[in-house]
Amino acid sequence: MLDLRIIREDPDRIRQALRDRGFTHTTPVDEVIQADAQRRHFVTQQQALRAQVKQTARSIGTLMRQGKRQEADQLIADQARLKQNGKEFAAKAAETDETLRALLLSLPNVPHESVPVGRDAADNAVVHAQGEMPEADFELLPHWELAEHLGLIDFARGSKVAGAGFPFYVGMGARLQRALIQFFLDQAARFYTEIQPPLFINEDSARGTGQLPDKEGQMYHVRIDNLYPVPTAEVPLTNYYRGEILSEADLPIKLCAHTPCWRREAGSYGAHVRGLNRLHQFDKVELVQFTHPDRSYDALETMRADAENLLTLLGLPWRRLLMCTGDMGFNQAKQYDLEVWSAGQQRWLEVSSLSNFTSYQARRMSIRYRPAAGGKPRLVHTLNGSALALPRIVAVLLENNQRPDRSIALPEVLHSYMGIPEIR
RNA sequence: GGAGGGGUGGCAGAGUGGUCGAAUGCACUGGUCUUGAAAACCAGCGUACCGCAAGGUACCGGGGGUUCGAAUCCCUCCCCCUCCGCCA
Repeated sequence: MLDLRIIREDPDRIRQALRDRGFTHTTPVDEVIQADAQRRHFVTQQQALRAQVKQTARSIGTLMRQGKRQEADQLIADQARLKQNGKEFAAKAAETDETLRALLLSLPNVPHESVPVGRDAADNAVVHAQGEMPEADFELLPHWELAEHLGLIDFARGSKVAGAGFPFYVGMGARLQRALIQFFLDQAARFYTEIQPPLFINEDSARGTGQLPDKEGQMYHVRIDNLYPVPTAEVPLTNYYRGEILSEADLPIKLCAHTPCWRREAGSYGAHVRGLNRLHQFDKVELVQFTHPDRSYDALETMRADAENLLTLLGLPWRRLLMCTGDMGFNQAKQYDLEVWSAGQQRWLEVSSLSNFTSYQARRMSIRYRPAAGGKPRLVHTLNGSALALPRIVAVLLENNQRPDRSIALPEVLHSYMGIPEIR
């Protein structure tokens, strides 16, 4: 959610942000301004009437105590009319308030000035690339063939038991999962507080981080208890402080967690979702930060470096994309994506997305801090990023490190976690 | 799942229909006193919204209702505690 005051005072800035993001019209801005004016008008009216009702009620109380029953009855008769008017204004105020809120939720975050203006993925800026793309004088197989050959992942039985996108990891495949989770968490826990969050979240939490209402179809839903299996640890971690006032001295607060992530991925299909490329359930280590508003962009850079360090340690060729205004997430003010080169598929795969939400999520969730110097609570800035999502890392580890005999050399950082230097 | 008891300001804890946004204590902040500190005393001390301001409105777990008037009565949902049942 955006700051109403900014919309009121600098609507052109919001209009420009909408255009940059590829919105065809900027009328929502005007609708917000109109609804806001209406709402304030109704609220003022309602409150004035309410004040009258209260005042009269007090008079009635006094008269009753003095035994002036008749005069009291006279006032009581008057109250009915006031109350009726009050109800009408209250209804109007509530209605415009709802309209306003819905409109506000329809406005995306304002991109940071460093974000390139662009239409779609083609306009994202590759700002850094690192590592060697493997070359081989033998045919490089895609991970699903390697995984099957080595008996690491059983897609078919996963389909039988749960459905497409729910693989079984078997033997060294399962162990590799465990090793990566452990490795990622060990690295993250050096700078972030390790958390084991609930794996189901309620409606309020889903609303807090913005999964509801617009991304509803992406989550699974347990109807009987109205709970959602987490689509990402971002949701429980960011909601950890929902509705709270933190103390400035505690900022930045840095949390990390490993969770499975469940996503319906409705509408996805085709060759690009083969194997591990897109799953309904996958593991991820997530980083979340709550920062002072002046330091969120610095925090984004360090968080980004934290994730990149993992890729470097794993010896994978990776690149960093600065997402353009048109391809960036709705809630984000600035977003980096990290991609790794898949030798078996000859394309880049996204393995991490790191974002600064500025006060956009914090406002909707009401996460604030009390300034050390005193004064009113102010909104924190929230950030999150994956470090990292497992499946595509597994895919690339297999593909990029395959040998002519189809055995897999494991990167050195994983040797102690795996207990072996290679999979064969 | 069944029965019962509870949810009040940072914490503790009064308040069961009428100036209650809410006593009191603790904590915290400022001041007086003091060489300094403690103690004592005095003052302050929630959040949001409306308003140029004065001021007003809302919030006593959430939502709804009764009433001229609700922290207080009713309904409903959530959470916590105790006992029983079940279970890892």
